[in-house]
Amino acid sequence: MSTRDRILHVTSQLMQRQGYEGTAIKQIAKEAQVALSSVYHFFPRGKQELAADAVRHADAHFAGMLAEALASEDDPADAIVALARVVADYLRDSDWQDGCPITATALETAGRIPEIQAAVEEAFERWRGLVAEKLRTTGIPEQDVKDLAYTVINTLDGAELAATVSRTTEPLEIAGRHLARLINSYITNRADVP
Amino acid sequence: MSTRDRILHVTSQLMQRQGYEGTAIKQIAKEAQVALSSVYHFFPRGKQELAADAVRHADAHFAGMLAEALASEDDPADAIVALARVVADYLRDSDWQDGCPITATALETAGRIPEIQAAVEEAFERWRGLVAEKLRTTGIPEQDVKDLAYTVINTLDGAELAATVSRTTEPLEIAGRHLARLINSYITNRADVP
DNA sequence: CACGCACTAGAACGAACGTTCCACCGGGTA
DNA sequence: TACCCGGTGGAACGTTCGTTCTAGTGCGTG
Repeated sequence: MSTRDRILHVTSQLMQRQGYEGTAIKQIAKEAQVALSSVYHFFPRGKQELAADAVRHADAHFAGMLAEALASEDDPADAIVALARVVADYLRDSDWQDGCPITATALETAGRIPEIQAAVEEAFERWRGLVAEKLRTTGIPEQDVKDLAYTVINTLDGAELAATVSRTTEPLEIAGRHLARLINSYITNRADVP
Repeated sequence: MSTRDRILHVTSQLMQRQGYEGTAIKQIAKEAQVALSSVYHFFPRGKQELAADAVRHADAHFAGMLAEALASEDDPADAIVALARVVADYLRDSDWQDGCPITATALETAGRIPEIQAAVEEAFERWRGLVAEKLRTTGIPEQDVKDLAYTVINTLDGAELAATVSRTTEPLEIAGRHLARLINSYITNRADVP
């Protein structure tokens, strides 16, 4: 793992746990076992550039995990349940620290640091795209697919927050079940709900 | 409005926009038009005490808004849609700044500042209770009601984050529709999904 | 050998952080 | 008049923040 990657990895990890303002560059350097000057060597524009790149780094990593979970089941509804379970396991195994890697940063910087906000927006869009791709294998109309992808990602995100705060995987398990039910309602009962 | 209430109000407002670490006590004092010493006069244990009280303050305020929105419609599914719309309007009218008042703080302090985490947990529990109370007017079994309340709050929370980042009310509108559909599926189609 | 490049060591900067301290003010009550 | 108390003013504390700077290392390649 290159020095640059180590910095990005530690940054995204710390920012996901402590947020943007709560994470100091000196702490990043220390935990990545890297000289402070090295951080500025790779990210000369400072903290904002580093944070934006860390969001993109986390985006790629999380998208991989998401794609793998979705591919583990043929049926889209089952795939979403699997996704919720994977995310829940990951969260529990990290002692309730590693949930969605960008939520905290996203909230803190929204409307204040455009560079980071843009990176966050791209990440969410990519994740929704992966979910939509899976849902498209059903016969669900394209507009409904797009809407469902929104709710799948947003619900998992919200459930992950609740799970982190209450230190239980329950919110995520419930969310998985509900999302599967919602998706199935678009497949099996398309006629009876407007 | 008493001096103490003004401090709490400004604190919860700033923390919701900038998070816990991103909000300085001196900024709170300035925006509340209060002497810095007054902040420590009312909250002698410092920033953590102030933050925890601000979370409780925001909790009460938000619960009121939530209850009012839920009461505006008789049908529980319609009430959730109304809730999503109220929250969306509030967010847009504040120039995409005022969403869920405690999410940012919750994420930043989870697992690190127990006093604040406890206040956050209580808030979420109260909000779920209000939703559950509304859902109970249908014939939905108690366990399903509890689970639905979880997903309603978590989905709205996640949708609010997406709305804040993308500066659109769309995620919230979609969430409202999907949640209504999910709830109705427990009323009208109770038999056909396990 | 010598050049360049990834990377480091360490000091220093002004600014901002949370917190403490203490003397003080002004209006209602006794 | 004297007192109490919510609230103030301002300075000061040590610490940490993001950032800058200069001088340098060690290593692979030409």
